[in-house]
Amino acid sequence: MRPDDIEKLKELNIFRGVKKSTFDRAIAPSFLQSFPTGTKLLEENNSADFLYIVLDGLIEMSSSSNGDDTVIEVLAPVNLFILAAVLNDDVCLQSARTLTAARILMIPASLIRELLGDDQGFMKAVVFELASAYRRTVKELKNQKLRTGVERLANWLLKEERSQGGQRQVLIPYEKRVLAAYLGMTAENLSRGFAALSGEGVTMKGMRIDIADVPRLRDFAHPSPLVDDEEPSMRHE
Amino acid sequence: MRPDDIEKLKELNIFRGVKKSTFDRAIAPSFLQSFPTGTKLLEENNSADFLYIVLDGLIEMSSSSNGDDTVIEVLAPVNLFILAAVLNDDVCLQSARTLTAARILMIPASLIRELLGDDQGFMKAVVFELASAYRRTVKELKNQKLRTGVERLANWLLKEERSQGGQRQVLIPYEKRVLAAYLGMTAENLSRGFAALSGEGVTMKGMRIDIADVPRLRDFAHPSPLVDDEEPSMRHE
DNA sequence: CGGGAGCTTGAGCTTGTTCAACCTTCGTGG
DNA sequence: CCACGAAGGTTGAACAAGCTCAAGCTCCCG
Repeated sequence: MRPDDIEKLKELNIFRGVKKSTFDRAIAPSFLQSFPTGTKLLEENNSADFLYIVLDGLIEMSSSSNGDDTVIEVLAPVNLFILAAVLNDDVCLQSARTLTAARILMIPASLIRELLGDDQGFMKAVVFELASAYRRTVKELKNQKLRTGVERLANWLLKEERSQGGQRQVLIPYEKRVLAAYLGMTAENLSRGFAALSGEGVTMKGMRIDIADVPRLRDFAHPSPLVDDEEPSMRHE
Repeated sequence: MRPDDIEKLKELNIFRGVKKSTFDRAIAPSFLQSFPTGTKLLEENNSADFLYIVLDGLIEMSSSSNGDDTVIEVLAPVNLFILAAVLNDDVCLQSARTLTAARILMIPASLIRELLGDDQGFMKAVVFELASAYRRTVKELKNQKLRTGVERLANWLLKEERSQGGQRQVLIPYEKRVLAAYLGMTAENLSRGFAALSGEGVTMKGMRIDIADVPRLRDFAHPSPLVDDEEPSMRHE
């Protein structure tokens, strides 16, 4: 493990305020693995044997039910996944797949549960991680139930524009079909969504989106801190 | 507070395995209040000053965004709400309103945060409560993204039939418009949904639904443990 | 240069919403 | 005790949003 990996890990909520010994115990027996694009890391309904931490690359969390499938979330570094399943010692509700080449730290689930009892600081960090994951998901549920497809797209663009540096442009970091599934629409409908937003000063060339007038798009999208995630998914790039 | 209230409280995940002193400290300074039907308990975007525990009655958790609004969840006894906001010392993401007369225990938020540090058993109980709340919400998100309105209705009927005793009938416990908003559809569309399910042996008279053939409805609905909540919302009636 | 994957476009259809009218139920006041 | 009004629920018709299928386009990569 590289020294800057250690630094990255320490940025995680889950390791904030934990004892050094806990941190060392957590990473000692863990696997740091590199995966190529498109690797299936987890299948929903399987048991959660590891806690996964994304150090590099993008991970798609998805789900399917009788034929249809959808993307629940796309994770950028540094983030973790299937913490709740690990704690409950239960099956995963989501599948995971790499969208780019990725480096991932895998910590044995039993170790996580063990450390929980040994370090109160760690447990407290887990409480806050879970509480914010819960709130993030409630917001996503509101996003889906209260907005149309085009509105979700507009708000996604605003969030990405901000997290990509506020240069009035967005580079879509993965396939548009993945974005479509995340936004709860078909790939076709996403295309039409972009076309519809051209009326609000949004232009697209390939994977690059330009937003001529951010306040105008904001006026269309009605973003709200009670629906949109505060922190962008790409915190550390 | 009545003795059977104490018993009810001890059924809560959040008080499982906590020290007796923690339990006593939690309920000593707390308010047990009765509210009539339709009382607004919380407004979204306000700070979370108390943890709420439902001892009797039904509570609607809802949310609105530019004009439109929706129901996120309906809580039956014994359940708690806005735990995540209390822990993060953040604003509520949801409004709360009584759907029936209700008795509610209100524990000061600062006390909850204090007890978290004092009793490791309590913190562990909070971890599991948050983990299952998170998983419940992910399932609800999948329910919304992967199913049509009629499918959500059919699966809701199956879940209620089971939790109401498996007598092949369901009594809708609140206004149909509330159910419609919870299921993510309009009241009109819910009516049409019931009409559509008459083809699957579902008949409605007022608030009472009869399900002639449960396996047949199940065959239509395709329920799944990865989407539908394991434990029914009305655990203790 | 050719092939393939991803993306876009169009047409037709399904699903869901809106708006308005009507129906039922229930509580209230004359 | 009946009449009335209000609120919840249902129904119908028109409309909007979203999906499917099929064809065509673009771009990348061999």
